[in-house]
Amino acid sequence: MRNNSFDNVPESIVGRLASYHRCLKNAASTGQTVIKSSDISKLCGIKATVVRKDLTHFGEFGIKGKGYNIITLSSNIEEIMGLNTEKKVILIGAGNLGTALLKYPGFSGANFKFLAAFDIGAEIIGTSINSVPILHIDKLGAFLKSNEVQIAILTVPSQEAETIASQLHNCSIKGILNFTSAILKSDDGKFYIRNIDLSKELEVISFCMKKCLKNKEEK
Amino acid sequence: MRNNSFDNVPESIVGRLASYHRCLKNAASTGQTVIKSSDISKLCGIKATVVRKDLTHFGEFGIKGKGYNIITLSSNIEEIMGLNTEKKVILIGAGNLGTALLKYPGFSGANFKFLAAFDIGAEIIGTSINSVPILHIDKLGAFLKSNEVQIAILTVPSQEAETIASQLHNCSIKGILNFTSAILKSDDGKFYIRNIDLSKELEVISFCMKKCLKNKEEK
DNA sequence: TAATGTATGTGAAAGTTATCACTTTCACTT
DNA sequence: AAGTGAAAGTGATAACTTTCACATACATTA
Repeated sequence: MRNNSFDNVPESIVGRLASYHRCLKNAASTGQTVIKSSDISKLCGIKATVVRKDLTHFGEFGIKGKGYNIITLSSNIEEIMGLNTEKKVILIGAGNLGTALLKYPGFSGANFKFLAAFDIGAEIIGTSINSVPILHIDKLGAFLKSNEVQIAILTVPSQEAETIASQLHNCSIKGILNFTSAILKSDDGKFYIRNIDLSKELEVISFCMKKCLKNKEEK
Repeated sequence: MRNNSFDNVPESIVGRLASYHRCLKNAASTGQTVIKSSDISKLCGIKATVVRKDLTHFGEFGIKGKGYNIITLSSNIEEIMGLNTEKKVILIGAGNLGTALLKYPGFSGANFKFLAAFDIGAEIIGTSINSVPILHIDKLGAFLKSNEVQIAILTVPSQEAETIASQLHNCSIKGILNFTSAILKSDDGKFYIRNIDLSKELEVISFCMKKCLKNKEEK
């Protein structure tokens, strides 16, 4: 019943898989060996039936009446998500957000290797953040030629996003994580682009708060 | 046909409304007065039929054969999302991510007013970032008593998220934007919590890249 | 003022995703 | 070794979202 192709996996499931993965890593670090879908549910804030449905989409990883072996499930998820091979990452724009991401504890645990960060600020070129060297943006092209980078993270000012993105063609980069508010489009479909708009979150919370309060009044 | 209650609005629509809003703000700043759904589509990367369907959920804002009046549509979206009244915001944890958010250009444009940021770092207490004063976390309780804060943004280390969140009860706060990898739950339903996990994004992109490449090979 | 082009709005259908009740299987107990 | 409890897996159903084809109405032009 195991599905080895993983075609047509909805993004909703993928996002949750990432949550399960972190949750399993945390559980593993406490010495726990088995975990129930109801435990994952509590830890991730996702219903247990959804957890099970998601996992059965890829295979049968559990032991009925007992739960899931944490190590086994974790490595299965890693395989599914492509986390079992190291991904080489660069970051472009070492401002506050960029620096925050370089220091983010979650990244190192998931087989992502930051090779370098790029910026234009003379005072930081040559230094390093969390052992990742900061290079001048002028060196980007040459760096991409001599290194097999798979992912680029964009944390430059929005108005520069397009220009920088155009420099990422014709190299080994397959994915772009765009934290600028510019919407980048993968015109030729050569890479996968993920746009993340942080300021959107505040607007969404504004609406949801309004809704929450209204619903409460009605009750 | 106008729906004034806005109950049961799917979150998918809310997220897109925020995108439309930014897009309209940008368009307005160029002096443009009318915009078509196909224009919004290009700018936001969302299909024109979806744009129209989303908007009709709340009313009829367009002029057939012409498009949408930017000012009118923008203020309608602001009303729908609760952006027409100023929201008072505090930020807890003025590290790199916190600083990045305080400096984020998108926030100020959407009627969010940062009153203060809180931290424990002696060297930054008393200073300010982007005109937002940094106070010691010890002052949080008193501050919340004397200020009508609606939203708290959490950018503290994950292990401290729970502790800090527990201090936000019994005050005017209605929404929490949680950037730590801890999953906070609104146990009593008193506020709306939005968990944002940045490291999840890298894992998701890892899977999607894998899928993209596979699909390409098949073609 | 009538005709025409254009873009919105609408309702049904298709496609996704989540839910629920139920079955299956394993491990543990006695 | 049989029985019991507990949790995974399953398939049908329901709920939600997106898509599509088409109807509608506005504005502009002749």
